[in-house]
Amino acid sequence: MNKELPKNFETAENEEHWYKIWRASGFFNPDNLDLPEDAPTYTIILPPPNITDKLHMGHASELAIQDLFIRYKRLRGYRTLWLPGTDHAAIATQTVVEKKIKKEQGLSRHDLGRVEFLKKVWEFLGETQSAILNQTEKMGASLDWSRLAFTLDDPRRLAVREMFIKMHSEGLIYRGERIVNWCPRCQSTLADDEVEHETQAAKLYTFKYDAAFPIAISTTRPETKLGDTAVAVNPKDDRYKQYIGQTIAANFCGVPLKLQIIADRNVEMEFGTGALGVTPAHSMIDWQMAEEHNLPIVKVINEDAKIHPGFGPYSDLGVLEAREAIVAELRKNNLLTGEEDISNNLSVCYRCGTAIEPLPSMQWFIAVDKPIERLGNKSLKQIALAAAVDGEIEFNQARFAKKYTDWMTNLRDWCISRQIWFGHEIPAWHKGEEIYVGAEAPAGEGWVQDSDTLDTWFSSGMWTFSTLGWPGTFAGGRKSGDLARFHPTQTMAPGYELITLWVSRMVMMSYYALGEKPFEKVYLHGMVLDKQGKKMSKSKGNGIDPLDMITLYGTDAVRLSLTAGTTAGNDLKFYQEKAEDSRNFVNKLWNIGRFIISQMEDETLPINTAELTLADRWILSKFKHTKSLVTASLESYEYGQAIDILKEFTWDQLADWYLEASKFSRSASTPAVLKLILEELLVMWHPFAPFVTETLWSYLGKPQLLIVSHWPDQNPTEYTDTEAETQFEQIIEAIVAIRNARSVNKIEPAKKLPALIITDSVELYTQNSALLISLRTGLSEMQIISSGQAPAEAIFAQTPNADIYLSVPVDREQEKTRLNKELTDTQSFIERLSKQLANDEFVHNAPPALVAKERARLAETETKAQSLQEQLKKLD
RNA sequence: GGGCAAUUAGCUCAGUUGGUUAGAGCACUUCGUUUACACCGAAGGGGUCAGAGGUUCGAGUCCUCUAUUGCCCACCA
Repeated sequence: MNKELPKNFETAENEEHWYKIWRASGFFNPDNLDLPEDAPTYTIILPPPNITDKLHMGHASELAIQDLFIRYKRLRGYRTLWLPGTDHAAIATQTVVEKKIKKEQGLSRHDLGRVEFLKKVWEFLGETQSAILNQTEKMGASLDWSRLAFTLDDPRRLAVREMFIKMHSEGLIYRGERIVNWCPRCQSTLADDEVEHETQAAKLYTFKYDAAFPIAISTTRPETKLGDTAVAVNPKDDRYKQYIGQTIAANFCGVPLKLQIIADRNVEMEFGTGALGVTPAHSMIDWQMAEEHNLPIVKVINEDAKIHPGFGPYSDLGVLEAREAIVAELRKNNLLTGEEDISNNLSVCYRCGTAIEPLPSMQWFIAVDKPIERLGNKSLKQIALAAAVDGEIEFNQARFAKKYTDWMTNLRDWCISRQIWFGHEIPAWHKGEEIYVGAEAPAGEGWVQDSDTLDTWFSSGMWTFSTLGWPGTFAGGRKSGDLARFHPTQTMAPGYELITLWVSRMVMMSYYALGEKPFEKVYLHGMVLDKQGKKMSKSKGNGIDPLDMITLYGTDAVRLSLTAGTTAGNDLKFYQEKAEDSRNFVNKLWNIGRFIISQMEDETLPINTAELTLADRWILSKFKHTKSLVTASLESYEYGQAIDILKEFTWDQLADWYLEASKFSRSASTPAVLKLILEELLVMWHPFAPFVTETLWSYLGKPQLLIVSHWPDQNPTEYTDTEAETQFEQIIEAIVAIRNARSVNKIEPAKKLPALIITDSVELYTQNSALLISLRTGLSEMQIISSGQAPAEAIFAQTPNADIYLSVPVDREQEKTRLNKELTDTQSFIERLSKQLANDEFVHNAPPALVAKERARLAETETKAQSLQEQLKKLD
């Protein structure tokens, strides 16, 4: 066969070519896989990327990991479904589009109005979504595109409505006024975990409300004190005990206050004056105190972070202006007794960085502690907690399970309404004070749909089953269609930062809707960082575009650089050199394939075990071992290790030794061995480097595509051949020893007669090794002459026609130094070993096999030391 | 403040339940283009496993403390 393959693997054209063929084959869709009815399923629902931006390296790593799981399972005969989708990411998307129209047209969303604004959002979506899908394809992801979903498309709208109505009818969704994290810029509430904390310099003011007030308080926010309805002190605090229970009127900067003095254990006596002004409407903790003590609630700050009307000169001022004005007033009246610089944690919006205002507001909530009759009177929290504690759902790292349970234990009712325009509409209608919850507006005039939208995690929480046809596939409590076949899914593989935000919600939602877990295993992966270990981000400009890397090094290389040498759940530093290394490896694999293919004959004879060479036997034995290790690693999700093992076999054993040996030492079966190993090796590399493997596979004359080929089973011609391993490895050692000790000098290349190897080390080895060495060096005959003692002239005289001499090192001193060092090391090792073996406790306590091994080793090492000493003597 | 990680060669990281003289890749030094591959091959230098204690016959591995770094949670009015 004459196959002209290019020296380097051509990435771009092969990637495009094969991805097209794969898609056309239909094999990404489990319905098209040729499998027995009862084939096990393996399902991953892709964590849907936000459509706010193109994919970054983190997404690329996520795709590489999931695709390798999927491809591996497909090769193992599973009915594999990897379901793609994108996430509307309500707040994030709205913010991006708002910024965009502000920049391009100078307009705010209010200028455009809700309808026009949403039109703009959908336009924007169209663009980014197609960019994302294109990138995903470029990564070689074998996703079933026929099932593509979006968190805000019609099927998902239906699912979300259904869920909301169901939860509401069971009393899990309720409306209530709560202090929420309000972002005055986004005009929306934020979930607790959407709030970030920034350290900032602040001033702690200490003052009295008025001259007559007996207690001084400390605060960083004097403007909120307009709404104080109590002063809290520690019940143990002797300074204030006498006042507890009293209600004292005060005139605070012209605003009349009625302040109840209450005792609360949470007040720290050491902080400030040990007394806390309670502002129920604008502090989470104060709100809780107000509930406990039945305090009145006075709202001071409005949704625009301005003071409400009715507070005299401070009305309509922004919070900062009001603060200055009040501080000035206190100072004027000599009420301000302290002003201290402290560093304070400021809550800011995770999207826009604006300072959060805690405000009371009417919101929709999901009750997480309410027992659900239908589910054995357990609450969502209890069910979700039990799933992790009982091991129903497995986490790839114990620390992630802990994080999940910790968070779940402390979970409070989940606020699911958001005051933004882009998102799932709430299926609730208002008419005056009346509220109706249902899919359509009730009959009659004047019903207006709730203007809020739902927290994006509400719809994301349903992702594992809303993508599989729920609620349509779940009639009368029974699953049908895709839902029956693919739910619960097997693996969910998001980044670990999504444990609380997303994983937790999926667990609650799935148990609630279906009474079953959403997935069996949570495989959380780390973040992709830059070389300095910093998060990649647009603003820092340290981000790397996966497409750029793919253009430079190819998809296979990018995938390998994101998966090789990584450990489950740990962060990964990515930089260009890594992709370069992987590219080099892909090219090595390409050339191994190219070499074997170039030697393939039209008809390869089957392997005849009786005629195998030593090298054949060695590589087959090694290969068997490699296969079982790789399979075991993948079964335990340790793909980084699987890659390391495969790489070592491919490069260090197959390429460096077996292929070299096969050039000069072959049997009639050697071509078959080469072919067998290449075939199976390509299958094993396929999950990690799909393109180069499929390309090479196409030259093997196989009827089917590699992606639906079969993971190599134990092959009858393979066996563990320890004898071959030992012998061949001795030869390797001998060759290395010679390389080590001698330099090769070329003399008169025209003459072709017996050559000469002068070596001490080779003496130790069998005739086999001499043969192999002679073949390897291209010499037809070889003599082994003991020791390097013979003067060069004598050797030349003995073999005047040799074309190559392997000569002893010229520098005797250097050689002596080397030998001396080795001898010292060996002797100190002997000392250690004998000391240990002289220790009775070791001999008694250590495993007998280990003791025996150590004894043998000691003997071996002593022999080695002797030989080293002899060699040194000769050099003197 | 609480929690979780990490700390191993110049760099990036492996090191499975404690048990051979702690490994790999890159980088570096030297040598080499014989027809798979220079995106290659050969050889070499380089580590008191962050530090201090402890458990053990034996510790990179287990325990305690300390230091540095990162992340998460809570948040002081």
